[in-house]
Amino acid sequence: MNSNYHHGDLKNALIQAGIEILSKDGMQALTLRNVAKKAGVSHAAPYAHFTDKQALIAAIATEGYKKLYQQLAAAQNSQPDPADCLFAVAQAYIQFALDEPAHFKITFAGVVEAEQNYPDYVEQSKRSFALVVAVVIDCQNQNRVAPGDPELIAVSMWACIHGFVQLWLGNQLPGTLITQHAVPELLQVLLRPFLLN
Amino acid sequence: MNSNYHHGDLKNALIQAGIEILSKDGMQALTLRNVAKKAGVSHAAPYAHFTDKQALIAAIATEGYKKLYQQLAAAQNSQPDPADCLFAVAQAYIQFALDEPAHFKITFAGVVEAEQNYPDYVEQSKRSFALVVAVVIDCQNQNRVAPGDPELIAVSMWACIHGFVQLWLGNQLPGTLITQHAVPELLQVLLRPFLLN
DNA sequence: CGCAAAACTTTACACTGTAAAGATTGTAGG
DNA sequence: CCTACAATCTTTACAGTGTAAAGTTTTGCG
Repeated sequence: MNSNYHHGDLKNALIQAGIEILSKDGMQALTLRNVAKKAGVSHAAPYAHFTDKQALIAAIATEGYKKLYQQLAAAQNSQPDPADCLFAVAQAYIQFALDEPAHFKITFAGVVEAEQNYPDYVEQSKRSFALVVAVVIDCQNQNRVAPGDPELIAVSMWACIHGFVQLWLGNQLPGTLITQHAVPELLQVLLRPFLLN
Repeated sequence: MNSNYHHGDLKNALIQAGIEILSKDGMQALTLRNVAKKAGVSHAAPYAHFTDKQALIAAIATEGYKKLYQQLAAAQNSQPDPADCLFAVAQAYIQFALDEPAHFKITFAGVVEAEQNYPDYVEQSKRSFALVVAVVIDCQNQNRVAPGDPELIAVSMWACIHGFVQLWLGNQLPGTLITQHAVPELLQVLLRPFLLN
């Protein structure tokens, strides 16, 4: 009775181990052997559940998108007014990125050739985007956002927030910006161009 | 007389070799040994000019920022009207990212702890940002952009364009977007919220 | 119960970054 | 001029990485 075999739910254990490694020690520590060790299995065990490292990364990224969607959805439901809703969703997006920078980075940059090989990932991506589109449409219905293709507007907003976070995480923003302005204030600046009134 | 020694300008040759590898085979091919081989030296030779791989990457990223600045400056000088200028600069930014995606990615995501260790990189970063700020100020002087802290507005615009490119390169944009709209048209959508009239 | 498939371990290998020591060359001081 | 020295490059070596292959244990189905 060697309990080393048949872990039970190793696949999810590996994903979770990877997420913890990202959270604690960052991207450079996300190695297959590290993940396996953290899950308590031999270094080749992951290959029973993932064809290669990319597949594990894709699973971790998919999980990241799921978490992100939950945060966005919670923010969306927290505000009845569409414009407030937009701000809350944007703030949740930024918060996720700042709370788990490594996981966030891998969620958006870790998956290559997503379309062909990782449909689950693509699905989560579309779900989050659809949420933003819905918020934009709500805003348009209340005349808080100019009319026009809501998908195009949602992409613009997403790009604006995403780019801001990306520059922030990459230390590309002028140092004075972050120190002198709070996040909600920066959000005002970022989103004001898209709002009417 | 063994000419294997004292290459002449190996440091720049390595940087150039790295850039070519990025352009031809992408990020996963950017290995120290590959770079050394392409430059025609042994795999440990780079350590005479770079303390580690990160230092070489930082040099490549700095070079990327220099190229980007040149493209932006050329675009800036090509248009007398400030608003046209803004579009041209944004388009140059996108063009650089699409022409050399791997080099672009490494320019913005490859350097960690830039402030402390890579002052050249930080300098190039600030120079490009200053250019955008100047364009914004020009636009404000002609009432094409709303008044307000030009640095904040420039960051917003940069974030918008940068985020868009980042999402594009990461295949995060709805597939129909890219196929149905040309780049200049997308730029219109992205920048219109920042423009008056 | 038996046996095939699934899950895991062990072993092995090529490739990576990097350290250390040796070989070669340019160069400054006698 | 030549001789030490410093800079540059090569060779050798090693630990860590992803991954393939073969062996071992367990599960579940006929």
